[in-house]
Amino acid sequence: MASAPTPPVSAVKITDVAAAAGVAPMTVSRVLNTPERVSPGTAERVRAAIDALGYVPNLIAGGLSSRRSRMIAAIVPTIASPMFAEPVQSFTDAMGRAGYHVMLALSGYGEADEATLIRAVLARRPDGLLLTGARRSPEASRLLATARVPVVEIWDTAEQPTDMLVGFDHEEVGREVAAYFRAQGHTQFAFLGASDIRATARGRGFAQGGLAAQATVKAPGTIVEARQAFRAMARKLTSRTALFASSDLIAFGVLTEARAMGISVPDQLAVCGFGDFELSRGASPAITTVHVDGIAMGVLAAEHLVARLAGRAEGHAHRALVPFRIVERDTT
Amino acid sequence: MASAPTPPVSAVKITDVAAAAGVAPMTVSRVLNTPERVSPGTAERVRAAIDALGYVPNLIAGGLSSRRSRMIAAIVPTIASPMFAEPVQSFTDAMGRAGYHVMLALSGYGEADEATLIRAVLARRPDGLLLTGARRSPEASRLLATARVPVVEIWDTAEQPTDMLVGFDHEEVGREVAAYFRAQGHTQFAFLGASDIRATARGRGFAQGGLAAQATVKAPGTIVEARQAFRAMARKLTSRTALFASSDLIAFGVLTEARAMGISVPDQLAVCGFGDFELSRGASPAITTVHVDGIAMGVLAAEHLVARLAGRAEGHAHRALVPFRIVERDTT
DNA sequence: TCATGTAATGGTATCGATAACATCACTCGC
DNA sequence: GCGAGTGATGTTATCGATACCATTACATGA
Repeated sequence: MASAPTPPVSAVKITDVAAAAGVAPMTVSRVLNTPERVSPGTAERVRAAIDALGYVPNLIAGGLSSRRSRMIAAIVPTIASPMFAEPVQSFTDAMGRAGYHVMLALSGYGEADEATLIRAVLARRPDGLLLTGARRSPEASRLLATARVPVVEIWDTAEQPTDMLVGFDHEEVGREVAAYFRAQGHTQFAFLGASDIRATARGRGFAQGGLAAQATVKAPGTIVEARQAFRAMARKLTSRTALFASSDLIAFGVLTEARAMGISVPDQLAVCGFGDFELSRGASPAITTVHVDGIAMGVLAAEHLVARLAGRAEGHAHRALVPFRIVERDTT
Repeated sequence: MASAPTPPVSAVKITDVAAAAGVAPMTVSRVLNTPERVSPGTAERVRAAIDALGYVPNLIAGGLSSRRSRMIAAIVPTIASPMFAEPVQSFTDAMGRAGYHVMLALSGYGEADEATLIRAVLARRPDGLLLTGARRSPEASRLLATARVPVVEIWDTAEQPTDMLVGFDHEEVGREVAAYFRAQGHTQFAFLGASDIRATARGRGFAQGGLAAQATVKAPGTIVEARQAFRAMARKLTSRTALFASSDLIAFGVLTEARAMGISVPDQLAVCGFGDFELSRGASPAITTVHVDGIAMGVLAAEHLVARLAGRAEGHAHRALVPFRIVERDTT
């Protein structure tokens, strides 16, 4: 195709297209947003003009006018861990398919003020919000309430979510892992977890029958930190122990160090991780872990949000619990 | 198709604040954007009114008026790999500190049409763009040129980048790894890489002296895929081999399988990965790898963009090569 | 034949902010 | 003592789209 001298994107606006196609701007807008309300012939002409001029609609202007930004803001602690990268990725994909863009805001692990972050993203008037966790400060709750924006919270559960929720109970995960170990005949338990709120909750559930040892690493927790922490912890573990790690990365660190120390797995030390990262499947021995489908969580969160935004929220419950399960591999 | 209800997101607008503070809307705008041009007393009153009313400025309206969105769009293949998650994370952080939000668009590995994606994000009139790689289709280049938007390309290099570039030469990485192996006395080489364009380039550089074996896995490449591929490949490796993997994940898969097969590392098989993921440091044996500071790359990209956006582009070269280095650990 | 419904399209008034210019009150310096 | 300069604030006109309602041209049924 002969590249006609195309004016800068910013220069071509809807009125230019309208003039070129011999219609009113409103008709151009209809061709783009509600094509079924325009006669095929007119739509054809308008589309030809759009192509010829290289028109790229200005969603900022459209958003101001329609009061819908077609944008969702996602606030997660980090995407440097698969724990959050996967749901964010699948959420972004799924929202994209529904015509929404996702703006990413990273909160870190609690050091930043969440309310400030929420205020900042609300300034862009997102049509919806994805938040991590289910505990909001009063300030944050107030902001969200007055903004009247659909909210999905993921990765946790609460009796009274802010709005919609797609998550699960971390304490219950801990209890289930403990029950699993007990069923295997274990009596001495240990926990090695990151310092974040949900990892702590898993530890709490796990520890209900008592703990022979426990250690914490700074969230999100690295392999090297886990190795160091386990080395220190191992001295206290005199007999056969079942260890629950708050993430697969930490579990891998424990296993790596255990091998270096000559501790046999799973005979002397049984290990269960959390997250079912690719590493757990790929490592040898393959790591027993708690599978939580982060990808599904992202997709489900997107579905809830899209349903709400389309006005057909009735079919969906506000609170969806995603299942988790223990994937038994070689370390237990 | 229920028409979406358009509830006033936040009823409070700049005129309300202005009325409450007894000033003109423009003065409120100044308090928020150029506080140094407002007298302290007035600013105080305005801020009090903002707090009292819970005013959250509408950046959509502001953006339309000022023609600056204070938003950057980032297009990366995926964030499910640390390769891209780290730079995206650090870029988002750094841009956030400069007052910009980042919108994330995921392109996958080539199957989607990049130009379509670029057109979609340009509709939001981002003040800048972060793109992965340095090869653009003619269509994409045309779009970017007419949009006159600052662009930073990362993760690759090119003689003529679209605009700014922060990356390095992947072929050179391959050559350097080959040279490193040669210096260690290796003569038989193998490559196991993902199918993406940059991994392929690294393989090309590595293969210049010839390859005893090579295999490709679908990008981005998983541990399990790497194990399978290596198992198939290993039959061809009759003598001492130096293997370059296109990512640390793949290297880890190779090492895991090698251990299972009783191949001694680094005596029979030396392995070098790419990326210096946390896994390489944490695993045992620790994996020799090519370190590329993805976090620094994100920060640097943000600095270039911010400098350009602030109008002080002079101090920065358009094309920054980030250094890489081989981190020697236990597998070579 | 005419009232009425319906599909296609146009005209006008915003949406909520900011740019650009105007205004006003002072302070200097000579 | 007065014009020029300066800092603080106000006024007006957009920014580029869409909502809302009006209008037109037909088709339809009584």
